[in-house]
Amino acid sequence: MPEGHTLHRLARTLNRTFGSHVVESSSPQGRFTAGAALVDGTRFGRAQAWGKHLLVGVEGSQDMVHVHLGLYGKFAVTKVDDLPVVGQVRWRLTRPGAVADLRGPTACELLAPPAVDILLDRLGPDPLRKDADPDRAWRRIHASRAPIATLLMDQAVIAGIGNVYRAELLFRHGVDPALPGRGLDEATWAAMWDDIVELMKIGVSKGRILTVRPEDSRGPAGRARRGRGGESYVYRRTDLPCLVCGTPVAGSVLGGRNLFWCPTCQHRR
DNA sequence: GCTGTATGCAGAT
DNA sequence: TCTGCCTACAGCG
Repeated sequence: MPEGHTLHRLARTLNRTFGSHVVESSSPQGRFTAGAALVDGTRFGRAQAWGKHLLVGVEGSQDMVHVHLGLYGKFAVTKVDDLPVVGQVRWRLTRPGAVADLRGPTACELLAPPAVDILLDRLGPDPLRKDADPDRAWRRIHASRAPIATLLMDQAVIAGIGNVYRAELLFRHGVDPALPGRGLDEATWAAMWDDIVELMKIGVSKGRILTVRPEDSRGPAGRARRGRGGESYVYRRTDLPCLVCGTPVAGSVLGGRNLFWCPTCQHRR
């Protein structure tokens, strides 16, 4: 699930797996040949996540490898000595005992320092980073007429939230997705920020998006959606009863992305 | 086996 | 607002 928690978990896994090791690096698919060659035979640099972006340092170079998984990219780390190449592997990292295969990313490229700065400058605060400043996000939200649902998905406002966390966060705080940013109360925002920090930390540790409070997951109104992605109040539960009030969950498309909410529970400002 | 769909985003229109 | 990227899986027959 490539929302922010996936990238932070991935950075952790890569650092634990390859940290301090000299790695072999290649691009079996052939679309990252030069970048992979630069990394090949070097000691693995530290991997760091910023929102949905992953940056990996390269020993002996100022450049960094930038990876963005997009909608269906996957970076699979397997504890084996050898693994046949299956499908289109953009980037493969190996050391004795471990293989990491990157497939289907939106971006896998070398970035020079100025390009890294440009990338990071256009990201809002990331709830999973200790240095994140929620006031930066608040100032953008408070000044905007755009719907809060749109703002939460804007990586320049907050970095790392995706469609699942957006839907679930709005539900957990009873906020109408259509509410303009400027209509949101500061106290509500403060509570939402604290909540998303905790929810995404759970996402990192469990490797899944879990947002349903235990007391709601087996309520009389229905069952939380359970899937590969986790468990949800409203995400992908269109027409199923709201876990809290029983009203059928609503679904629509906003800015080309699916949106889910409970018309009864979500009226807060 | 085929079809539809997806947690994202850039670039064209 | 629409299209393309490029992968995996659920659901269907």
